Amino acid sequence: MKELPVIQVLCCRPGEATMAPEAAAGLALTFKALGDPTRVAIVNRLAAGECCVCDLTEAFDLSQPTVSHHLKLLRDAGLVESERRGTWSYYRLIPEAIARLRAALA
Amino acid sequence: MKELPVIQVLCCRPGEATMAPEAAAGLALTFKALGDPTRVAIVNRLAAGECCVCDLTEAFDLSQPTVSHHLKLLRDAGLVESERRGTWSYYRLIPEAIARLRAALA
DNA sequence: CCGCTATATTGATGTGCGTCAATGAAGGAG
DNA sequence: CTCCTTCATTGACGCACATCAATATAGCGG
Repeated sequence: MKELPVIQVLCCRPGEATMAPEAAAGLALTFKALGDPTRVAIVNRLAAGECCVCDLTEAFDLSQPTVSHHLKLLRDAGLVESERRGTWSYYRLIPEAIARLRAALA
Repeated sequence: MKELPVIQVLCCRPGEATMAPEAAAGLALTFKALGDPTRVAIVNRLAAGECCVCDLTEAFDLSQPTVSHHLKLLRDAGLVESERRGTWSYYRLIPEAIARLRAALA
């Protein structure tokens, strides 16, 4: 690493268009929220329309606290939002968040 | 959940266009690989062109084994590929993998 | 007010992950 | 062959996470 032939130095482009560390950290947080099969399935389910917690609990064969936990993570990541209607809490996808992710992969 | 008014049942679309569990698991693996700030930064760096490990080690202020570990995870996730040229190992992005991810977010 | 249901939170537990130091494997220079 | 450099692997450590049981909170119906 100390002394490299010129051709090696050139191929590595040390200071070219690097993303800001905070941007990388923020992106990583969103990706991490999607880094679990259950949460991917939840997002996929919500992509078909809003849904209440009880149906997700029934659909994924997980305990209700576990589903609530995943939904909280997705909400903290800004991927979903929730609204209380009577006894039920309805969760729905935030399309802009998905669009932002897709844009980051361009 | 046992007895719901009809309007609540309808809004939840229980069996509509759900993704296969294996597909969700596979997607989650890829997202998980991107769920770390260092790996996002590495991918961003590789997006500017292939790079050898020593430059990444220098760029991210991490130990060489740690960088190698992250690169292995990215390779296992199918996001990058490596090629040995002499003493150096060069890593580069697999554009199709990124495209696949972006397609999953459509 | 009193139950009943849906959801959220807490605590506990086992597993996985990010990191580094130490070591190993592979290739170039002499 | 011998040293040096690059990279990969192993082992260990601390922390984070996925999960559940138990409990708390909130809203509805009587």
